[in-house]
Amino acid sequence: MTLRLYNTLARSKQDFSPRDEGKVSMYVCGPTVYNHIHIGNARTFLSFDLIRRYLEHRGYDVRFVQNITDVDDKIIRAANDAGVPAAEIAATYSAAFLKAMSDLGVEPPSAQPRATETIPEMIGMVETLIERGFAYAVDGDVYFSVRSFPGYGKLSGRDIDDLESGARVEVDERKHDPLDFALWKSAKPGEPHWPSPWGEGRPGWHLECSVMSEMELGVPFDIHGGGSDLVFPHHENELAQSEAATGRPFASYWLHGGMLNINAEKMSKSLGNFTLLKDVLEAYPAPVLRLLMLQTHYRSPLDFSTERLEEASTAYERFANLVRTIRWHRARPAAGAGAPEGERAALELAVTDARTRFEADMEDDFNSAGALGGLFELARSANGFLSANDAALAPDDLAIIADVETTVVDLLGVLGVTLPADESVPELPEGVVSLSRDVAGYEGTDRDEAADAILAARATARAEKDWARADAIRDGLTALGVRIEDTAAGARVTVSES
RNA sequence: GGCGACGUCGCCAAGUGGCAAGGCAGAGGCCUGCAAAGCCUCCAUCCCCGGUUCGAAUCCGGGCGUCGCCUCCA
Repeated sequence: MTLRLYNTLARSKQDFSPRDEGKVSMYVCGPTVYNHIHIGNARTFLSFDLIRRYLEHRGYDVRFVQNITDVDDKIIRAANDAGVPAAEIAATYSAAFLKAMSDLGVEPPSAQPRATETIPEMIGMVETLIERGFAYAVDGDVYFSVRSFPGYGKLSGRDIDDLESGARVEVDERKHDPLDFALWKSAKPGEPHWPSPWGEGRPGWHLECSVMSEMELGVPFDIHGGGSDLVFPHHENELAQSEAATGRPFASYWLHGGMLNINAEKMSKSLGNFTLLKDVLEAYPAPVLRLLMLQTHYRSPLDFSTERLEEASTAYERFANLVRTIRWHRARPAAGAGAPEGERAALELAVTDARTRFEADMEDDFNSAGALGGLFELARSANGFLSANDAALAPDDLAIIADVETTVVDLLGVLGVTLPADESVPELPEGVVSLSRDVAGYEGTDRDEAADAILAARATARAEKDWARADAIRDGLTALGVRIEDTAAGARVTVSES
């Protein structure tokens, strides 16, 4: 199959063909660390984690680079507000960012360079741009001359003249053109600064991505990613700088993730309508948030709400319950007569279909929503098979449901959606021993034996239609965090995670 | 004002020329002593108007609406 992806530069889907056979080089713009990231930021990082994971699943050796912007106007402002050094703000929120990514289950980048560790290289690129006539220095600042680069506007589909007539560009008499942007900024008192040929100063924002991506990946590299709000001016400027400096194409495929909205409006720190990722993760497991995000295509806008988190939780339970049920059956002897041959064959086909559809959807610009749809269909097929045959399973049947389990776990894993660990043999809480003594007269200390005695006692009560006693036993277990479910093949015990 | 995207069931959302996936919610039924989990059935002709085509949610034109970018922003 051919992987097709939407390239902003081409404004269409294209077949993917990496620079080096079997290898993919990708760069994704990271955060500016002046605050905790919000879930809009998280969505973009999750989208590119999905892309990275799928490329790896597909067999590519992926080199994934993401920067951390640790010197910037916003950091300086946050530092001034808090009365602490800018470096302290950057250090605090860099650490918070790394933890948030880890909590989200995002795979760590192959390299994660920081702006403050790349100053000499950035100065080098500015010098090259001046030498080549694409940039000019004025009073300790250095600007990139957009008119000097013929391709300016090709990524965002803009025309320099149209942009200027838009008239929202700040006027600065020292610039040759209002759209010229800073490569190097002279330092004001109290700001972080580094020595340079133009005096003490700091790099402009766009510069670091150009320098780091080339350092880590070489040019042209394969995939450049970021949120769609970065297309202009950030990525347009990056592209212009890099191609002007190297004389070569910069990146082959530009991928942009859709915005996360709240009440149909973009979530952003400036609008103040943001929810921090860390706060969401305190209330909901990471896989639930990820499932919510992946049910929408990565390029589409996504409306976020607590209600949707609740819905995603329910949907997630479908998968969790399925693998729990399968594991429970697999942990028991399969001495039944077996499911009808036709049903077994149908389930086998459902597994194949789910795998085929997963690949086909993901090959088409990473359509995770479609891919998930296929997995839900497989879940229904498997549940149907089990509910029809759960008391009659034979070894052949176990083999097929095991296949369902690995398919679901593996493919959700490609999407980064993890399922609860195998608890087919749950670790029971200590309280079962004393409960067992109370309700079943158990006198030992083994938890599993105690639980068996409890279940036997409840089974007897149920056989005698002593519902009050049976329910009392169940309530006793519930109080210990042990859930009991009656199935045709016997009572099933699960232990809640918390 | 310029550039761009989108408008599919109550909500969310796939599908980009051949009789409209999936999730959540809802109705009815099955299983169960009850419960939990689950299964079955039901629930849309795709914003509006034209056009192209044997055939369009899918292509073209127009309209209406929403959103994004044009300034820092994932």
